[in-house]
Amino acid sequence: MLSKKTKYGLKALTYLANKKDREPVQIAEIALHENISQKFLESILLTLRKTGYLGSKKGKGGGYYLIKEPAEIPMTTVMRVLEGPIALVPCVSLNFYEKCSDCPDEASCSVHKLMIQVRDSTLEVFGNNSLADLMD
Amino acid sequence: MLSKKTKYGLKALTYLANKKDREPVQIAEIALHENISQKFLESILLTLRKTGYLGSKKGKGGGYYLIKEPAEIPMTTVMRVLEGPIALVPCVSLNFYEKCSDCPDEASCSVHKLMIQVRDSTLEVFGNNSLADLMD
DNA sequence: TGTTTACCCTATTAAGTCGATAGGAAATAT
DNA sequence: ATATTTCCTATCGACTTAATAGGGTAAACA
Repeated sequence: MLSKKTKYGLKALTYLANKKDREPVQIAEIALHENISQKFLESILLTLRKTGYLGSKKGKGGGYYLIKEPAEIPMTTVMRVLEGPIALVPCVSLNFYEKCSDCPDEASCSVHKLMIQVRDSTLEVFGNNSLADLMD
Repeated sequence: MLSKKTKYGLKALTYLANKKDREPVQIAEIALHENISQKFLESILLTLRKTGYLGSKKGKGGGYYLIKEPAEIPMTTVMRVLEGPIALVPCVSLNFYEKCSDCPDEASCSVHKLMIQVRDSTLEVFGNNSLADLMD
């Protein structure tokens, strides 16, 4: 299940991308327009900023704005930042690999093979979509 | 992230499928062989039995056994029974549809379109795999 | 018939996560 | 200076998950 954090983050990014100019947009405006708790959105935008997708400006007339072009923001990286691993099981994660505690041997694990297929098909979808594809 | 319940359930099903005959296998044997908490596995096998994949036999020499052929047990339905909805968002779920509380209009939701793609690609993987594909 | 074996069922718990909230600190514009 | 808006930390309640406990019930076998 997709977390609210990710969903809200995607909506906020899309909202910013749909703005014609790159003037700062206040958190309150985004929260109101997208039905998001303002404080919660605050923390989400903060992590997106730290990752380098968003710029921010404090004080009056401040807010958040896109730094990169929407087409240059692939869903793969956005999803990893907001949601974490794309793989359903840590032992098939490319960026967040961990050994499964209950598996003595990955190669002989029946679930392993299936989860690799799911991971790859999901990665293909995210790889084929950028923020530009979420715009109007 | 795949729940332990689902992972254990898949492993147990695979274990039973790999048995040459269809003699009952005790919970304790499966739990030991697959590194699963016995009591936890007990409840998982119970739900799989209620769904119609497994038969059980009580008393001495009892246990669980496959009812259907592995090739006739598609991952799609197994995953839905164990894990629940395949879609990442309820508003794109085919079998567990629910309206998203924060979305006034699905058609104009930017996340909606993306999640449909993910759902379809995942469904294709599960549709192409049956329990037989998880066997040795 | 009695006893063992193993499934069946309910309740509980410890730990973790998630979404949200609160309160203030720091920076910027007027 | 003062109002405005982002920035940061801390906390909370509700929910879920994985696991455990304890006993009940049915079937097989001697």
